[in-house]
Amino acid sequence: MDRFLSHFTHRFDAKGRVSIPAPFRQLLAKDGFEGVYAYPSLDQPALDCGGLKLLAEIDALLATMPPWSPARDAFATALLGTSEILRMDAEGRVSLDERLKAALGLSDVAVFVGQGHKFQIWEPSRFQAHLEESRLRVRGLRVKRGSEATV
Amino acid sequence: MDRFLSHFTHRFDAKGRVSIPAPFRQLLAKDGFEGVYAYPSLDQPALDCGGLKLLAEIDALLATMPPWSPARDAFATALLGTSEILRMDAEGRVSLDERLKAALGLSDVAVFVGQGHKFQIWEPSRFQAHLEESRLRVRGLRVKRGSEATV
DNA sequence: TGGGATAGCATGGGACCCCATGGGCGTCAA
DNA sequence: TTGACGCCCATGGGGTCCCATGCTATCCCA
Repeated sequence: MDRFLSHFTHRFDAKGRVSIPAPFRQLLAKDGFEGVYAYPSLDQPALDCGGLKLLAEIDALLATMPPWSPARDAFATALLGTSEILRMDAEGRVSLDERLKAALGLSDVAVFVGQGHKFQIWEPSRFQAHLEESRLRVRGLRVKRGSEATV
Repeated sequence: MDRFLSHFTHRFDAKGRVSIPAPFRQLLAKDGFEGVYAYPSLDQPALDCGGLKLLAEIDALLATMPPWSPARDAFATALLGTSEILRMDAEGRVSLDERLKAALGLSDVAVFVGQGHKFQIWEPSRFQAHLEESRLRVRGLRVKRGSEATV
């Protein structure tokens, strides 16, 4: 398996550490760097995470935009400028900044959500709300696509 | 046989495991991964299940959408984020989360329903109700098509 | 045609391992 | 000195693997 799938709920310990889900760690290990590349999600109160592969995808995306264009600058700022490198310990845990936790509304539990090429970290109740909204949107889009509604 | 057909009723054991019906297992084995890809059905209290082929269909759908677009995020969240990777043991059983069982209304028995490219897992009485409704809908559609006698 | 052998399959249960989580200790910087 | 952070070891529970049992349907042979 080569993408981030499924979802996991993990708890922060007294030191502010959380375990990255083991399946996700295995994926991250594949592109060989001992950490997590993360930046605040573009339009959600969540943290987008991934490995070197995600970073490469961002590069590819930026490459499709004209240099020095406002769009490219905006994407570069949002996806690269605000990013953080989270270091993992031997047990596969990372610790989040107090500032970052506050921004995401995190307290003692976090949800890890697979999204294929990346995964997200959410505060549980916020994610629940986001999930409802996403399902509604998907239902709507699926109807529009008509007969192609295989899924 | 290359499709999920027919339906089966199996029992959960004390550890929360159920046997995937043997005909379904044979199909899953064809695309060669020892597990089941599953996610909550979008508009039914059921679990949609399949193998790598089902996952590939979802990937293909996602690939048609621009990266970092709200639509793609919604699909990824609803179809990948809510998914579960159910590993099968040597006897072809999977175990369902207690939370997942609750969401589906499952207690000690589950119905496996073939749907061609995928199959579903239902709580028996809920499935019965769904079946009645489907029958009615089909009758209605058939009348509309004007081909009463043939079907 | 009928009865016994047999294989496939659903189900039960024990043992073990992975993994999430907790906590101690040293190091470095404020 | 103190608090934050990185590194190490400990532990307990859930999940996975492995072996066992009973049922049923099919096949084979008399």
